Amino acid sequence: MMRPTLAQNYPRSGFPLEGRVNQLGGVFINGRPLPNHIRHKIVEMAHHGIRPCVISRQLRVSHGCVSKILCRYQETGSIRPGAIGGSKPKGTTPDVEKRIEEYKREHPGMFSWEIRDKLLKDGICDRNSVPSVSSISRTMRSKFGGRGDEEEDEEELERKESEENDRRAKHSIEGILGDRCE
DNA sequence: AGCGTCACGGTTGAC
DNA sequence: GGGTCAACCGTGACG
Repeated sequence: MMRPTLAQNYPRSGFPLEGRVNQLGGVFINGRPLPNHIRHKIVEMAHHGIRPCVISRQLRVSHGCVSKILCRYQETGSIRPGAIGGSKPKGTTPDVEKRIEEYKREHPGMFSWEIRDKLLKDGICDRNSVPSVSSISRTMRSKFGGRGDEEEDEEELERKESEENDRRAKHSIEGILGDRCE
């Protein structure tokens, strides 16, 4: 009762995490996003015209955080935290990867260095951003290597993309809550 | 008093 | 399997 059920908010951790207490007396976990219900509450209260400073005090969340979440909600329509962790694809962005897939599909015999050349020629990348030959071949290995179902991969990618866009277009709390429990 | 912004210490996860 | 590193997190402080 002193602490919210943190394990419930962070089911992936598998064990109850220790929360820390901020100046307002609110519980937070350093480095981790605020629980979804708090984020939702912030947006909901703002919707009702409640001022950020009041939200901050009432929910015991720093005003910097309230400001950030509200700001992001206005921009993206989403209350969800950004993707934490992971690293950028080294050398190849998803966009470039897609191009590589296209090239490869059109010309299955194409070499990595040829693809690299074409990326430059087509203006997909400039000399600074173009991935290395080894990076391209790694991408191809991971995309085409061993499995012949790359079209399914792409299909799924596009499906996810359109789902995401759809979700953003709604800009409604209900839409967000709908997929909250993943 | 309220708000925007940023440095900080922290976590995460693809590479 | 473990290390690296760049993304994100919320707090707290400053203007």
